[in-house]
Amino acid sequence: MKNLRAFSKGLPVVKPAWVVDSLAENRLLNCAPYQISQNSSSSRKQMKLSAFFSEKQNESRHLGEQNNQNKDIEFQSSSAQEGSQYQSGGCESEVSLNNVELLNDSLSSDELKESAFEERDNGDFAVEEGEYDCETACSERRVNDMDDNCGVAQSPDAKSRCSNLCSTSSTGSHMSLPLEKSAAKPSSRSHSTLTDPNFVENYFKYSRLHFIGTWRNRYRKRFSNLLEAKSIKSNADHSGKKKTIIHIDMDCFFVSVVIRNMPDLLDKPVAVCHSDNPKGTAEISSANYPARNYGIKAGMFVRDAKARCPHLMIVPYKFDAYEEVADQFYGILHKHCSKVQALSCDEAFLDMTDCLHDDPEEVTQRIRSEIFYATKCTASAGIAENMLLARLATRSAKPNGQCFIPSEKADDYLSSLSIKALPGIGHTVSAKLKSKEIEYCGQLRNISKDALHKDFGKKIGDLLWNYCRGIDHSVVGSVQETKSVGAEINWGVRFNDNKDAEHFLTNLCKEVSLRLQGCGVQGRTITLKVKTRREGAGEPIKYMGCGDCETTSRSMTIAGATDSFVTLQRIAKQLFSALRLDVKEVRGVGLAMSKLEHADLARRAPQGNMLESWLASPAEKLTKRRDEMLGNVDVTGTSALQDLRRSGSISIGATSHSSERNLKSDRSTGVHNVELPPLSHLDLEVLKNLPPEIMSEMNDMYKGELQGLLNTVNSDKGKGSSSKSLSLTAAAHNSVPASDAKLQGYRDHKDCIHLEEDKGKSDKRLSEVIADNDASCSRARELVEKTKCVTQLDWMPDSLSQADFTVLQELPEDVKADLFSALPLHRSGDPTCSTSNVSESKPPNVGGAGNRSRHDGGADDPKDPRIFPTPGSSQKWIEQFRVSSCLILNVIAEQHTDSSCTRPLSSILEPVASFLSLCPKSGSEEWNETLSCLSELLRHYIQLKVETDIEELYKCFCLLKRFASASEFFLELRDSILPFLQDSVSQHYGGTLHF
DNA sequence: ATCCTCCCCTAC
DNA sequence: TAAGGTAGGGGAGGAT
Repeated sequence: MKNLRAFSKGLPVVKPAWVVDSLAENRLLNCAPYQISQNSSSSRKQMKLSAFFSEKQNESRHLGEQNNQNKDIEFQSSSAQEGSQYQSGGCESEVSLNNVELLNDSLSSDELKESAFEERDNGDFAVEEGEYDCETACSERRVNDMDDNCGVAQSPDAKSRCSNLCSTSSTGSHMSLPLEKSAAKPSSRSHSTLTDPNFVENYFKYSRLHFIGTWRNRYRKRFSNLLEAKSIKSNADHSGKKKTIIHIDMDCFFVSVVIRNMPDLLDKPVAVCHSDNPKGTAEISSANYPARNYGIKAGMFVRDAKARCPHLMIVPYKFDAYEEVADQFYGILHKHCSKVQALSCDEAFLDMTDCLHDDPEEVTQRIRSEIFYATKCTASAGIAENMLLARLATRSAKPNGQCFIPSEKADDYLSSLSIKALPGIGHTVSAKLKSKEIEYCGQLRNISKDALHKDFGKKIGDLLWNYCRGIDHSVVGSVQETKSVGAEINWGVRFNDNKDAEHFLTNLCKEVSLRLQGCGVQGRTITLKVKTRREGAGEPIKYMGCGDCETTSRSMTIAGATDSFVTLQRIAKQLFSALRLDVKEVRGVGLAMSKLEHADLARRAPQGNMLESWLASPAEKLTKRRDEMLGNVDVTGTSALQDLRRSGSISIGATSHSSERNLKSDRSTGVHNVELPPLSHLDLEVLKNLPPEIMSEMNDMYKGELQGLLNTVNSDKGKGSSSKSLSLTAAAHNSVPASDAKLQGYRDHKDCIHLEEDKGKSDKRLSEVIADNDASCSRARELVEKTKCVTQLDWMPDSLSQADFTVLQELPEDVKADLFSALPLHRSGDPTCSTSNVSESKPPNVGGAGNRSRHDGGADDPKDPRIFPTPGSSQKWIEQFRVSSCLILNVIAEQHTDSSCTRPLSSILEPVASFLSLCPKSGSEEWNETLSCLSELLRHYIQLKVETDIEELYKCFCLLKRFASASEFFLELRDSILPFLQDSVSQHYGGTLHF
């Protein structure tokens, strides 16, 4: 309030609604009712300030329910402040430009903040009502929004129409709106896990770091064809030749983009931040150069920034706009160069060696002006012979400049350069060097390679040694495959009890599962990372921050790759328990998946002849793609192509098209480089069933050839469908409607299951299980049914005993879980399913001699229901362990999951070492149950192996011994079972084992 | 020697 | 109040 008054220079300070209302009525209203009260601490403060953007609330609240229009509205809203400026400057408004500027400068920050909420609240709507809620989908939703909005954005007329619409439709009702709003959406004010049940979901929508961190994925999908083409070339590339590398970087990207259409702000200090509270700890994300002159830097708290520059203008993030400008940016770069390596949304390397026809500096100049022309944002560039020097040159060039460093000048340039300026050298390494009195590259050159190796290790030592000499052999543009996918939150995380933690973990698992599916990958290693308050650390300075924390992590590697939410959740819980934390001290949680495999491969990898041969049918590849397409067609019912685009696994470069063409289509239609299958691979039956608008969309993609083909075939009907109907059949039964990915995190696996008809017979059959739990995705199913393909929904077996276990155990465990819950385990007398129902977790009965293996089932009284199967035979005990309430049993089960039946117990037990903390406590109920379960398992294992594989038993007991030293529980287990082992050994060999 | 887990560091 | 993420690289240290 002080600032406002100071800057009003005697003019009355009014609420922005005065301006808007005056505009709406086209006359100057009495400002008295709009005057801001002196008492700023009143609880009504927010209401008054937010009235500035009330026309947005008005619009979006009313239209928010109408899902389709929502995005447009959002866009209109976000351009409202630009619009109103244009209007006041350009139209015959009675408000002078000066006054508006004044308002903008001095008043708007809080309102802008409000505006950020409003826009995002709209976003919430879209997400809640939309069909996707995964992060990737969210990110893509942004992209889609942008695509959708492009038409508007590119048409100034339309834009000003929007602005006009916005302001004229706001008719004086703002005063009550903020209250309404807060009543309608109280969660928008929730900043912690304690107050917002949807915290995880909401968090990522507003996180700048999340935006930065996930941008590359979005870019990868969008430009995948160019990237692939390029990577082939770059592999062929060899060194030796002198290269020309350009490094190009937009200037203060986040802020420039937001104010790119507000020329009045160019010379004023502006920064991007979530909040304008001058006492707040919101972080400045990006500050323009006028602001930097006040010493304002990214990462600073807004209160410190305001302290340095009280009239600093704060503008909110505009993530959609960042995508849009980044697209324009990369469009231009790809036009000039085939070797582009994206570092981030605003920064890239170009290897111009092969595509250079002119003077590099001129080309650079041209690229920069094109960028400015297209985006109204400036970029700086560095030119050099390698990536390191080009990057350093850019630093010298900023802002809005370019710099060429010839190699002969590199030494001079570097010798006075701070070590910290080298890429890859952060504060830790530079501090370490500084402690040795080394601050500049020149000084670093005096250190021998060996010394650097000793202090920093081989790799970093080499890097330091090379970089301080300007040496860099890295190559532009190698696209590497994703190695891990994860999600983490270290802000707003507060738990009161285990339930809070579990809820949060669950949502995080959902998030990760959806991201995995979005990337089309599955993983085997799950890593949970938890930040806890460091001993003695107080409440963080930063509001809702994590403060000074300790980080701990636990990982578990399972046998079969998964992207299933259910699996993730179960394992995450185990990992969390294994960390043995006080949940009240938790300040941040992250979950990541690594050891990734392509989802397609992961599903097919298991052997199983039948499955494989079936999958390898000629139509199979096409089928797979078509699946995605079919499944997705109906999710939205709007555009098959949009959905096709969402599925990362099928984006392969459309190499036949020129790059420019692709870029164009990217921007205008949002088709993201999905490879078109050859015309001959298209399934006519399916095509014929497509809704006309999709048909026409596809026809366009095939440049009209599709319609021609259809016509030909229609005139040709009597001849039968040849290979095409074959592929349709395959397509049909492999296709499970992808349906609502949001609810059904594990849709991918419900494809097809092999089941053994009967134990006695060797003939196996295909059966198909269609997860028909989603009525909304009927269209693909309709297609399936219409085609009346041979294998349909029957042949579901009566019980699991009919299943071929070699196949069953290779299934993703969520499918298995479904089967187990859907089917009785066994028919009477079936030896392979002799334990009780999986849902009961009682300890097994003590039995006699165990099955030797599943193949000699008849030999050892297979009808004996008391037999506890060993790992070598049926996998029932695994299921039992999995559903057990004993954590350590869960862990053991996890290790066995999806593994082949030949995996020895020792290898299953081995990783348990990391989870000994999960062992039951002495005297607990769990203790006895777990003990009896494990001893039984071991007993049977001993019986099974003592004759054939004494070494394996030895291994197991070595492990037990190891565990026993760290766990009371295993000590007792070992002590109780060791005599049995030695007895058995002595019976067979006349001696005992020595450990 | 090689792999794995649990970190830390770095960049955007 | 405010949204401190994401992913790769690498080192230490232990197991095999």
